[in-house]
Amino acid sequence: MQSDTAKEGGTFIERARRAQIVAAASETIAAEGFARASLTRIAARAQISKGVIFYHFGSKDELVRAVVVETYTGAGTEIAKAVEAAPDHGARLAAYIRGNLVFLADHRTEVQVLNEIFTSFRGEDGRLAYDESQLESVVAPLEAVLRAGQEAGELRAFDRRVMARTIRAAIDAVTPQLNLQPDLDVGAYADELVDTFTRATCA
Amino acid sequence: MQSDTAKEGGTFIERARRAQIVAAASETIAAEGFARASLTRIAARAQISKGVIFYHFGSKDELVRAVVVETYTGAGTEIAKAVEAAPDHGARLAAYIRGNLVFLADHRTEVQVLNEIFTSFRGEDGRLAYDESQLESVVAPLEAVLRAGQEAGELRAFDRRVMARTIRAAIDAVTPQLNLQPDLDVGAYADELVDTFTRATCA
DNA sequence: TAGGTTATTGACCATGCAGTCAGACACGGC
DNA sequence: GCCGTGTCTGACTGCATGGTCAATAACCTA
Repeated sequence: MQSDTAKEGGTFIERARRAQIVAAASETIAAEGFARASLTRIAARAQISKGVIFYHFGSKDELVRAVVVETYTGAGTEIAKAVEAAPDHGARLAAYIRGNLVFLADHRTEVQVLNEIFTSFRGEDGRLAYDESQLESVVAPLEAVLRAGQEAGELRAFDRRVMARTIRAAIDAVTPQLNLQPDLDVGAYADELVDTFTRATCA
Repeated sequence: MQSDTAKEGGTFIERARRAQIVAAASETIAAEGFARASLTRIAARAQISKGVIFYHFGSKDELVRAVVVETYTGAGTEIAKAVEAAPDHGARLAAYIRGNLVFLADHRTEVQVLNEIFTSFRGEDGRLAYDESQLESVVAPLEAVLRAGQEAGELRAFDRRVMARTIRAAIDAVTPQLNLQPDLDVGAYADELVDTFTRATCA
C-alpha cells in the first residue's frame, strides 16, 4: 500500500523507493523525452525491476503526476518571494520576469521535464493531461500583479489577460533556447524583457 | 514508385492517393493528437488498407513530413504579402502581427496540426524532428523587419533576437487559447498585441 | 481480348508497451 | 527455527505499433 500525498506516509523504504523512482523517471524524461520514457527504461535507469514501480505506484499515470508534484513544489514560492520583495508595481513586474528567468536558468532540467510532460502527457482520451485550462494557476498571479499596478495608476490600461499571456509566453520561450544554447546570457535576456514590458505596460 | 516533391510526379491516381492520405493524416492528427495518429487510424479514416500508405510513402516519417510541407506551403507568402503592403516599419510590424493572427484564426486546424507535429514528432534518436534550431526560418523574416525599422530610425535599439522571439512567442500563444475558447475575439487580441509591441519597439 | 504494369488488400511479423502475478527474498517477532 | 508481513523479481499477458509481403485486383495498351 502506498500513501497518497507521500509526505510522511509509508515506511522508510517506501518513501526512499518512491523518491528514487520519481527521480529516475524525471531523469529519463529529461534525457530521452517523454515519449521514450517507458516504464522499462525508467526501471532500467533506477536499476530495479519494472514490477516494483507498480508496487509503489498504481500506474504510470500516477508516477508521472508524482513527478509533476515533486518538481512543481517550491517553484511558485521561490518566485513569489522575489516579487513580494519589490517596492512599486513596475518593479514587481520586473521582479516577476527576472525571478522567472533566474529560476529557469537555475533549474533547467526540472523545467525541461515539466515542459515535456505538459506538452506530451495525454490521458486515455488522447487529450493533454495538463492543458491550457489547468495552467490558469500559472497566469493568475501575474494577472494579479498587473491589476494591482493598474489600480495604483502605475500601469496603463490594457487587457490584463492578453498581457499576462504575452509575458508568460515570452518567459516560456526562453526554455527551448536555453536548451539549444546553454551558455545563453540569461541576465541580459532578462534585461531586454524587462525593458520591453516596462515600456509596454507603464502609464 | 513515388515522386519526391510530388508537384507533378506520378500518375493521376498516385497524386490523388497521396493527397487523400495526407489529408487523412492531417485530420487524424487534428482530431486525436499526434500521439494517437497511428497508421492504422489514418488508414481507417481514409478507408483504405494500411499497406497502401507504404506503397505511396516509404514510411510514417515521410508521410508526416509531407503533411508539414503541404500545410506549410502558402502560409509564409500569405503573411509576407500583408507585411510588404505596409508603408513604414512600425506599420510593418503591426501588419506582421495582424497577418499572423488572421492566419491563425482562418486556418486553426492546419496550425493545430503543425503545432502537434512540431511538439510531438520525434526521430529515432528521440529528439524532436522539428526543433527550435530548424524554426530559424520562422524568426528570420521578423528579425529582418525589426532590423529595417531600427536602421530607418523608426524603432529603438533593442536585441532583435530577443524581441523577435518574444513577438513570435506572443503570437504562438494564441493557438492554444483559440483551441480552448473558439469564439475568442482575434481582432481585439491583435489590437492589444500591436499596441503592446508598438510601445515596446518604437523610438 | 491478352499481357504487363500499377495499385491494393489483408494477413502477417517483430518489437515495445503498460500492466499482472506467482513465487522468492529479507527480516523482525515469537 | 519458523512464521508473517513487507518488498522485490522476472517471466508472462494482451495489445498496439510500424512495417512487410505474397496474392490479387484494376487499369492501360497492344
